[in-house]
Amino acid sequence: MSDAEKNFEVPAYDAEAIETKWQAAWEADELYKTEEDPSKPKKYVLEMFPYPSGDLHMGHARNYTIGDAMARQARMRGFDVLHPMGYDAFGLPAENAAIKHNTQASVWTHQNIDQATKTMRRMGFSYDYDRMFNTCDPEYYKWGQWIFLKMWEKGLVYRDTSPVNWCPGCQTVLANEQVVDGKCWRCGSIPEKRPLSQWYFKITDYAQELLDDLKLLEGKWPERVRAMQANWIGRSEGAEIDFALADVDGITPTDTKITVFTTRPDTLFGVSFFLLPPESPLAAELVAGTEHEAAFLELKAAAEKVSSVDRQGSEREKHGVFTGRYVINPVNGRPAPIWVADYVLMDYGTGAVMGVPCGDQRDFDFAKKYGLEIAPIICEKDDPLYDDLKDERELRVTSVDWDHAMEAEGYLVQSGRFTGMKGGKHSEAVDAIIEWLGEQGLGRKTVQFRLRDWLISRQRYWGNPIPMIHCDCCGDVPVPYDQLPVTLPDNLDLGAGETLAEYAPFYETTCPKCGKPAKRITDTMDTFTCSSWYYLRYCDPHNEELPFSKEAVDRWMPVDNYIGGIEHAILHLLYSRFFTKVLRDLGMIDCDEPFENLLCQGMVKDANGDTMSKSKGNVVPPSSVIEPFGADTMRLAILFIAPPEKDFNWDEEAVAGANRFIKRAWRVVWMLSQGAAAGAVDAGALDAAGKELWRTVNAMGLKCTADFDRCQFNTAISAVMEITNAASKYVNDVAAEKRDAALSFAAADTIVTMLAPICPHWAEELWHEALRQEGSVYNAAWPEFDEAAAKADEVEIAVQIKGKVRGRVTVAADASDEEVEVAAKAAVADQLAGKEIKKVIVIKGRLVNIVAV
RNA sequence: GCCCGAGUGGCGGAAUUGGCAGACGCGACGGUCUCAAAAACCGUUGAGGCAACUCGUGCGGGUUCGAGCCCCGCCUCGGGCACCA
Repeated sequence: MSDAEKNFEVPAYDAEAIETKWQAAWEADELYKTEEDPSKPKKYVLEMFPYPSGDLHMGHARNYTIGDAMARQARMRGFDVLHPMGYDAFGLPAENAAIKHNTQASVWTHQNIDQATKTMRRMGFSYDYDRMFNTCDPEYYKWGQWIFLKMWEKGLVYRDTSPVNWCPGCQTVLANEQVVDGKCWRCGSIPEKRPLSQWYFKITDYAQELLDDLKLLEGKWPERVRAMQANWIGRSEGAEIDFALADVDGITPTDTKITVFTTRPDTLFGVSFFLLPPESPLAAELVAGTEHEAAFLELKAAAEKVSSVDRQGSEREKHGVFTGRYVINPVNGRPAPIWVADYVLMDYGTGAVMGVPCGDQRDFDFAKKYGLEIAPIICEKDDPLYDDLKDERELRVTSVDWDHAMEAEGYLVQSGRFTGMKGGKHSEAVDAIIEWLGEQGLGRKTVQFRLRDWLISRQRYWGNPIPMIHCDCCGDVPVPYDQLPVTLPDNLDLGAGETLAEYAPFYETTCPKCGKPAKRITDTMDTFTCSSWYYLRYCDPHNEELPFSKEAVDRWMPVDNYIGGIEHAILHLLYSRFFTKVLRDLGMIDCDEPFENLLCQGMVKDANGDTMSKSKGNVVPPSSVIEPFGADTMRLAILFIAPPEKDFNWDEEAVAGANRFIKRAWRVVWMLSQGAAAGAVDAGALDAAGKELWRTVNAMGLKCTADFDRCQFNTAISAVMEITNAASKYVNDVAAEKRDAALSFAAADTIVTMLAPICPHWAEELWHEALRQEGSVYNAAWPEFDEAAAKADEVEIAVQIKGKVRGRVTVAADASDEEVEVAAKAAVADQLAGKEIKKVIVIKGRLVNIVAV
């Protein structure tokens, strides 16, 4: 160690002092206000905004740390960055807390928001706080109502009475997406089916586009999220086929034909029965007054009792009753008995199914149970059955003891003119039968989706009121635009159980059309409507004329990097895509998809790999790391432990390790700063130690930059660690007066600026105090690196014989393949003696493989 | 049942997409400093072997000069959808 160093004392790293100092300075300078500089390329970085149900937890900390590192680095790379934050503030937890504590939901919500915002500032996140809003602000939800009305005008909103999921825990209805594993997504209660008049958004109008545009997101969204959405939308191609009702003596059914949806029209000849769901009004008509009615009613009552959880799982036994009626198979004129079965869904397809036991496991099980015909109509050509049945004229049925339905692939038998054709999904037989049915006017090609319309009305107080009025004369009438917002009253006695529906000052009004007394709709909108467009409002948060201006969203949309949890893979991310397409069709935005790149961060679990929860008592609050180590250590640890999309288990040793590194790098930067001077590094003038450090700075600088580009913060950090290690060696090995001033500065500058997006306070302090720079490191340029300087003059390469490493040789980095080959052969000459060299493969800078026998 | 994703040291995880497996870190071990400990710093650390070497990326095959990476057949774990006709 040199004398200069002995005399130089590195200041202690006091995270607490540094962090509070810079947070205050940044706030005073409004450092993170969005630039709005159109001369720069834009980057919109967004983290899913939180629900303010308490203080932020580790999951939030991870989510926002990832986004903040991205946003800060983008700024340093020369982008005009939009990086906002806000709160998804409507919802049941606030209302429940208000009821429990006999207060107002807004009070509880704002308390939590204040606390969470404090924590955000304490973490040093670079949000433009001027753009912050809460969805429960009337200035925000007014525009949610405005969008609702636009959708109403477009015919995308309707009211319907049908059985819906009623959550007894939350005392409100739920959308299909909000019933997860048969349970309420929020409280875990098991929803009941209730027929209620409810409001819907017609998301099914966009089913095809929502599916198709997933292709635009290929490689940009995680594969599993795209797969989940495709799964949820659930497109099936098939045909509708009309079956005529037969044997209707004594009744006059509403319709004389019943249409089924099937994905397998090729199995039409194998229909041996016909199925209706228990809720089917037609089924009720068919059995009315007959000997079958009692059994039918019993089945219907039993089916209604089955909960959504029990409905899950294909293991459940199927139940059915015969109606005494028949339909005629359009393809061969055979009558098929109509049964009512509890495995048939009323709200999928046409609510009627053709029973083909030989091709469908469920139909097979049902046929076996009730002794119904099984007609083999599809098999492989090498099956003896094929020759046996291919010339049948009269359908041969069987009760042979098959133990399962036949494979769905194969060739058709006893299928009239279609016999011998290849059957199966998307097969020639499917096309041929659809064509034939079309010619006969008996069927047509069609597509079905699993996706249902989005039920958005909630019978709860703490939400955005649906801006509609019900008038006995005029029906449902929209609230005029100039009367928006319909303001949520803030003086309900929630503790006493008062609801909007009972609160006359809210619901009493007059009809905007006829002027007579009328009643406001007292349902509020699903909170997911609030979060479906908030990213657009951030582009123009103070607009009083519109939800947002076209100009603002054209500037910022789409969100370039969206970061959030996988739990929204279907819910929020599907709804937001839907809103974006609707608003596009309203001419308000130009983009088709809201989120260009999606990163779903993994969960933070406890040390044993269990999810953290209050009830388990294993929650590690962010403050438990910030207090002893500081926000920078916390941020570094979160990003270094694992790649962002992976789950990780909280590890105190790893946090201590991150803190050790931050202190080590602190010391190294200070040491380098002694005698350092900014300037161009003259690589030719460096000594061997200097050359090695310069090479590492450039090689690892390039790697770190590339790793930021692919959001691999763990390896980006490891690259900075390698520079720090190399710099540490340099300051240890080379006396201060012999060090290169420009190199010392460059190495220190690289460590500080590349760590700045991750440890902003640490970097800011070193930037000013050690490197003596003006202005914030946030505005510093991301360092540039030199490919040529990243390469060593000489490289050691492996010499393989038939793929096994047999020696090593050091060659000049720019040596030709021929030179390398000669050197390699010389290095393993003894082992090549007496062998014939068949081939030599030279991989530049890596290895030589000599194939010799 | 259908659809995704993942299996690499004691641990978290790397590997520029077919080119020296295990970067970086944690832990462990050894050393320096200290009366001692902590901290810090310097080493060692996939397994087996004294060694030269051998074996090693869930399992079994294959392609290739060369496979963690590509192909075929499995196994295990995680996740999503699900009586969806």
